[in-house]
Amino acid sequence: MSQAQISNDKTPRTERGRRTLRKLLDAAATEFADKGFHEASISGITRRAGVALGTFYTYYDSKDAVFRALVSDMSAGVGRAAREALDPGMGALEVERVALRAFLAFAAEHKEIYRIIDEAEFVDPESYRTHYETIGARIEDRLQRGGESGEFKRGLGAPEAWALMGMNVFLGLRYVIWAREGDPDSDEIAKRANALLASGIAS
Amino acid sequence: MSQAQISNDKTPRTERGRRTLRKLLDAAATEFADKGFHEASISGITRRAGVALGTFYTYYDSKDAVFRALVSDMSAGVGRAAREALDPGMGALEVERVALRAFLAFAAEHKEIYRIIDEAEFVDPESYRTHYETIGARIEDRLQRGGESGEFKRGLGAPEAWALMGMNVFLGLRYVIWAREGDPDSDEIAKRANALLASGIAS
DNA sequence: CTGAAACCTGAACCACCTTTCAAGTTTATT
DNA sequence: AATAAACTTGAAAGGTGGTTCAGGTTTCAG
Repeated sequence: MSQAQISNDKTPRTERGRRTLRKLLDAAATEFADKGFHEASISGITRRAGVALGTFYTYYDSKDAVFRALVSDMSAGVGRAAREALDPGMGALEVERVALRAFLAFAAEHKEIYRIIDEAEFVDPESYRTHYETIGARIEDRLQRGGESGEFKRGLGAPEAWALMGMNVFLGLRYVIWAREGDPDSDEIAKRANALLASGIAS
Repeated sequence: MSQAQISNDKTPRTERGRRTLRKLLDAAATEFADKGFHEASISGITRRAGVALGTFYTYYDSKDAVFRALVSDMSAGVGRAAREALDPGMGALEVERVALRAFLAFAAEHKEIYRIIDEAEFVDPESYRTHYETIGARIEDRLQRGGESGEFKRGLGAPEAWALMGMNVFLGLRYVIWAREGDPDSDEIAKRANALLASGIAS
């Protein structure tokens, strides 16, 4: 019996249950993306999912709980997207360019992430912080290894990693979420960011 | 008579009124910073301000309205802080270092800004966007001028400005809002960000 | 086939909070 | 001093939406 479950077990046991759970999570993603956490309603989620209001509570304990599940889902998605685009053969600088391009592509595909991750700052600060600290640590590792291989300067660390992460996030905000007619495409953005990263802006 | 007032005029006319308005705005800042927009309550604001519930509506039309007033107040504050730290005699790179240092100092002084500006993304998206676009445009101008003076590369534009802004925002988040024991201080952070900006990370 | 467990249903409960308002108090003006 | 305008008060109206629950339906192991 004693599985590694956290107390209240709401995991579905039948095929039907798993389908309903998935429908609810997908519905929650679009409902939260559409309306934001507070404007979103459980009845909105269940309506989108095509199930009755009460069914929601078969799978989640609360509105907060489903939101938390969603954040951890998307956070994992961002990480996966970047990782899958990378290739061991790439140079350290190239890795950064490709990672940014993959992130931008992922954001374009899932515009909800910004709204949902950002709103986690208020609804579930713990996950919000964990999300960025995890990504930051991953970038820091790459900078470290780039330094050891001689491609990057020595002594790069967390500050540079956070700077780089901020760059990437804001480029996604401006050129994906707030994209305008005539903007450079993701590939071009990734190239320019990479050039800045490579040699800075001083002449 | 026809002042540039937007219809419903709630501007106080007496000294007492101005004092109460200020108490309310200050109280709103701490209440929103403490609890976030939705958890915050008007009664919480008036309690902090030491006035009756109904008094709030003498000065603001709604909870949204006071929040909007607050965002535009803080947004202006960020801009002012950066501008005041600058000096016409500085070199273009130095300007960026000093602007970042001033921003970090301002954030340390007003830790509420992150929470409040970030929450504007959901409560008042218009102001949120305007806030970053205004700052972005200002940075872009500086890069432009740096290019003309020969201190920066030519052809820098909005993408570089947004990258730089993202860097700054995330460094503030990590090293001011989430500061930890043993972290480098603001001056050191500004220096390292400036080094990255100047010559990149490639060796 | 059958009974128990899993799952689904939606009306109703309930707590919370924004906003209104009529009546009272203070301040400015003549 | 008198009067109008500005300001303050706090009880209560009114709306909202998360959560519960008792009863019905579906699934599945034996």
